[in-house]
Amino acid sequence: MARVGLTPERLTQAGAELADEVGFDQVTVSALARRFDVKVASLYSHVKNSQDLRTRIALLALTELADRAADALAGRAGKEALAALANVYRDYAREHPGRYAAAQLRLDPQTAAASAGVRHAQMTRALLRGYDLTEPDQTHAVRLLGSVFHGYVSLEMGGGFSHSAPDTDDTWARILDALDTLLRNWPAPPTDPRG
Amino acid sequence: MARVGLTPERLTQAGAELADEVGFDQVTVSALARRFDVKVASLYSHVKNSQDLRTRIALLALTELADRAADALAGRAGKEALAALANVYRDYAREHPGRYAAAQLRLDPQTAAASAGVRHAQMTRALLRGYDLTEPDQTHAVRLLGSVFHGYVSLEMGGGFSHSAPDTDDTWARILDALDTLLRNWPAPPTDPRG
DNA sequence: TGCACTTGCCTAAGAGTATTAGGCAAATCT
DNA sequence: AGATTTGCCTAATACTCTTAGGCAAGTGCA
Repeated sequence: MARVGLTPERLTQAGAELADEVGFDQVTVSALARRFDVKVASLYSHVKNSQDLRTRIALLALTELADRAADALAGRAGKEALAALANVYRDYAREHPGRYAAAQLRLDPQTAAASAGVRHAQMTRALLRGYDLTEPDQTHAVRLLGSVFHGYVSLEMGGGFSHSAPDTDDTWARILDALDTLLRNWPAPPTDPRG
Repeated sequence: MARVGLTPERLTQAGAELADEVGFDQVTVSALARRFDVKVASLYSHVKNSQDLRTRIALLALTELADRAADALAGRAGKEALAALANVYRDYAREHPGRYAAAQLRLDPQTAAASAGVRHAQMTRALLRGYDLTEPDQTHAVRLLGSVFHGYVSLEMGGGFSHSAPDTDDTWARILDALDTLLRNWPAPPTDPRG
């Protein structure tokens, strides 16, 4: 009956490690209890339920990711900043696949609004200040960058690119070039919308 | 003890409907049995296990999606084809969120190779024939388009764009413009790779 | 230092899901 | 019709989630 010293923080941290090892959807209250060599019910004093645990892991991941992003953007601008931010996402997903998956968890609006998720959008906006975009184009660009970063990382991790020939690092570099070019020459709205 | 007429196909179909209603990760052998008013164990004559069921749903979704894509591309080229293909993904995800999530399921290499997933890549390549890209740039572009389509749809469905001002339809249209412009002016590789 | 109180982990118990083994009856074949 | 196959069933095991209530280890105060 020795006390192990469980806290919500330690559980969240261990849950994140577990996620990276076995996948976020394999993160279970039972598995976490095993990891602490403790009975399952004991966790319920620290975490409301399974959902709560997963949400905490997601928030941890979002915060870590935002911290890394802030770090990477510091002192950089233009294409350098673009590449730095992009690589933060890709590298984080590679180092911490479970956490990255957790960061994709759908949060309820209030939780999402209070999360580090908003910092991500702000940082992408900050990065775009190095390009010449005004609203609403800036928001469009924010969404495009988010889509490319998330989409690429997600497909690459899922093995979607594994069969084909060119190295994914090459593709990644070329995509960043392309985005840089695109942002420097952002096309004006067309006359005939959405053909 | 009346026979209900279960088959792998009917189970897969019903599983897909269930996924759209309650989410792909809520698709459970038990829930499916309830839907057919049948005992859980009965499903195991038709489906190997829960994993097998999910895989079948994923393959169904990939096929449906590829069929729609082929249909949309028929007789179109250039930007029109680009928009048509892009809208196939977005519309499918909206109409069938559970199926779309299923299509993201990680398949083992052999299953993936035999799936309709390869058709998707082929169709994106076909679309790119309307632009002036040679290998390996074509593959880079295939990956970029896949990333944008999947990333955007995924973030939009996850509510990632819900707070901000411009309509997501506007952003979508502008992103398609931007991609079209980009593909028509695909930048050459830079002298200094990956800064 | 001793005692009351709080807190942390425990046992117990109930519900849901996944999976296997073996049985009986309905459909199918000859 | 009788034999065979097939489809759904009951039964049983194991694992996960969750709540309720208990006891002992730690904490605070006299």
